[in-house]
Amino acid sequence: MDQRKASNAKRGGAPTSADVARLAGVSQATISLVLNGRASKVRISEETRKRVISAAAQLGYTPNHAARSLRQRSTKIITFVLPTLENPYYSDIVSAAQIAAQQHGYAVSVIPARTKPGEFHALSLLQGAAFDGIVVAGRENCAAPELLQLAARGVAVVALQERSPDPSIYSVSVDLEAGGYLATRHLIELGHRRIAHVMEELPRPDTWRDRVDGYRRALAEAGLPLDPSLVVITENSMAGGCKAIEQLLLDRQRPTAAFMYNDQMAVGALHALRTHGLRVPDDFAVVGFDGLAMGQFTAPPLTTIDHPRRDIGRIVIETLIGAIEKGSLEVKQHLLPVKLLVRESCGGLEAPNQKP
Amino acid sequence: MDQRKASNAKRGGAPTSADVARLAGVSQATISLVLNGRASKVRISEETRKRVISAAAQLGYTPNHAARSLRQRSTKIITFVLPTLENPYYSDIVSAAQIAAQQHGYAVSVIPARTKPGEFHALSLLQGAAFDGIVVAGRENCAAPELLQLAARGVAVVALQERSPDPSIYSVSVDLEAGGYLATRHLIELGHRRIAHVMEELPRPDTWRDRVDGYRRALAEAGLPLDPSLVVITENSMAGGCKAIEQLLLDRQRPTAAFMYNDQMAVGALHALRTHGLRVPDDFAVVGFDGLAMGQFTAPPLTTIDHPRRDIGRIVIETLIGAIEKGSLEVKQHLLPVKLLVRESCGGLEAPNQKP
DNA sequence: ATGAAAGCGCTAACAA
DNA sequence: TTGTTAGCGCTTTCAT
Repeated sequence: MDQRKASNAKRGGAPTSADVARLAGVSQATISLVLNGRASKVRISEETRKRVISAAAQLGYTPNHAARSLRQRSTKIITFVLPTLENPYYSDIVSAAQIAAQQHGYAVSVIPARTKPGEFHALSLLQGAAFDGIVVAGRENCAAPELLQLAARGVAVVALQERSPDPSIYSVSVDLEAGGYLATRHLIELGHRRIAHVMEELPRPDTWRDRVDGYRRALAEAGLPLDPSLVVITENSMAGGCKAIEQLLLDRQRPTAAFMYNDQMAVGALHALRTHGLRVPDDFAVVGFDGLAMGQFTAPPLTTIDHPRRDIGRIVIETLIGAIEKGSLEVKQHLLPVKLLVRESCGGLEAPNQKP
Repeated sequence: MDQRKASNAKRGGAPTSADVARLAGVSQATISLVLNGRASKVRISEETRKRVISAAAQLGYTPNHAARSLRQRSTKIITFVLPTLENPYYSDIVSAAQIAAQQHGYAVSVIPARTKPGEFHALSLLQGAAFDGIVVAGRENCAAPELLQLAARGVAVVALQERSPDPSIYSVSVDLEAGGYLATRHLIELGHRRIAHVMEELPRPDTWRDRVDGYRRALAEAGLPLDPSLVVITENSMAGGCKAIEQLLLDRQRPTAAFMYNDQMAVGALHALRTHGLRVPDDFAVVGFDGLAMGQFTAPPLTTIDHPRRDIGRIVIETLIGAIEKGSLEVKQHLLPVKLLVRESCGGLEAPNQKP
C-alpha cells in the first residue's frame, strides 16, 4: 500500500500535481519543472518530459491558482476597479490592457465598485493580495486612502485620470484641460459667444486641471466673459445631461452651444434639445467628450474630444508590469493627448470657419 | 532570541496572521478564530479578543487571499465571463449580482473574454479554481467544451441565455421567443405587413428558441408570409444594424418596419433611416430588444423589449450560491419573462391600434 | 537527471 | 480558554 493519499481527482476535485506525478511515475518537482517550461533549459530527459505532458493532458491537469499564488507571492492578475460598467468608455481600455497583459503572462479582471465616500467595496480582495496590480478609475475610488496602504505593501497601483499626491501611486491620464480648450475653442471659432459647460460635480477643484479649466482658458483667450450661470453641474448620466440642458434653456439669455462633460451626457443634451424643438447644430451646438462609438450614431453625429483609449490600456499595463517586476519606475505620471473629432453636432464641416 | 522568523511586515510585505499573533501575544489560531467571528460562539475571552482586534487594526492586517483560498478550498469569488464590456447590457445584471453576492459573503468580478471558437481566454484562471462559481455569457463562451469539465470538477457554472445539454450547467435566461413574438405582434397590430428582422448570426438554430422564432410565430398567427429576404444577418453592433437597414432599403419591396436583435443594433438602424431621409415612425418603425437606458434618448425614443436585468443578476447569484453550498439544485433552468416597452419608434402611443 | 523536503499564510482538529 | 500541529497544492533549493 504505497498510496499514502487518495488521489484528489478521485475525490471529485481537480487533479493535483501529485496526481500527475503518480500517473507519470515521477515526483511532483518534475511535474512543476516540465509544466513551467524549465525542463529544456535545466534538465529532465525528453522521455520523462513527454510522459509528464501526456499524464497531465490525460488528467486535464491545471495548476491550482491559490497554491501557486501563495507559493510565488504573485497572482499574475491585474484588476481594474471601475465605478460602473454602464459607460462603455472603459471597454476599449480594458481590451487593450488585456492584450498587453497577456503578452507578459498576466490576466486581467474587472471589479465593479461604485465606492461611496468612506466605503471601498472589494477592499478585502485588494488588500488580501489577490492581485499583483490594480488600476483604479473614478474619482471616489481614486481618493480612497486605502490605496496608499496597498501601494506601501508592494501592490502596484495606477490611478486613471487622477494624480495622487503620493508618488507610490502611478497615474495615466488624458489631458482633460487641453480637451476642454479644444472643445471650447472649436465652438468659439464657429461663432458662438454664449457657451455653456455641463459638468459633473468635482470634489477637489484645485488638485487637477479638468475640462472646465480648458473651457475657461479658451474663453479668456477669446476675450469672452465667463458667465457662472453657464456652468452647470449635474449627475453623470444621459439623464443628467438632459436635465442640465433643459435648465439652460430656461435662461432668458440662452447659450447657443454647450460643451458636455462626456458623450453620455451629450446624448442626453441632444435629446433635450430635440424635445424642445431646437435643431442641432443650427439652433444649438453640442460637443461631447470621450469619443465613444455611440457618437457616430446620434442625431446628429456627435462632435467630440477623442481619447486614445487603446493607448491608455496599453500604457497602464506597461506601467503596472514595470512596477511589479522592476520595483519602481522613472516616470510616474503619463499624460496622453486628446484630439478634436469633428462630426456634425456643431456644424462647421462643409463650411469650416477655421481660425486663420 | 525567540524571534524565529522575521516579521513579514518588516520585510515590506503585508502583515501575516503570525505578525498579529506575535504583537498580541497569542497564537495564530486565536487570530483566526477571533477574526472570523468564531470567537464569541466558541470560546476566547473578551480580553484576548480585544487585544487581537486591536493588534490586527494596528498592523492593518488583512488575511491573505491565496492562503485562505488554498486552505478552505474556496475563494468566495464569483466571476462573470463576458464577451465584451462595450454593451452596457450586463451592467445592471452585474450590479444586482454584486449586491446579492455580498449578502452571502461572496465578491464578484468580471473577466472580459471574447472567445473565438477554439480558444477560451481566461481559461487557466477558471480551471485553476480561482473562482467558486462562474457565470458565462455570450454564445461562443457558453459553447466552450471546457465548461463541462469545470462543472465536473465542482465549480458551479451558470450560462446566461444558453441552455446547456448537460444538466451540470445551470441556466438563467430571458424568454427570447416571447420577446420576438411581442415585438413582431406589436408591429403587426400597428398595421405593418412587411416586417424585417435583423439578427446576429446564430450558430445552432435548433438548440434554443430565439427572437426569430417568436417573429415567425407572430407572422404565422397573423397569416403573414415569411419572406426570407426580410431576415438579415449582420454583425452585432450599431454599425451592423446600420448596414443591415441600408441593405433592406435597397429592396424594391421595402419593409415598413424592422425588429432589431438588440438596442445597439436598433440605434444603428435609426441612424441609417435618418441618413436616408426616412422618418421614424411615420415612414418606418423600429423595435429594439434589451431595454437599455440609452433607448430613452434616441431619436425617437426606442420601443423595445425590456429584460428584467436586476432579477437576472439576483437569480444567477442565488443559483450559483445554492449550487456551491448545497451541491445540487432542483431547478436547473430559469426562464424569465420580458415585456414590451412602448416608446416612440413605432408610433402607437397616442392613437393605439390595439388588438381587440 | 530526478527526488526529498521545506514552506508560502491560513484554518481546523485535537491537545492541554 | 488557548496553543500545537497538520496540512491545502504548489515551487524551489539542495541532495543524490
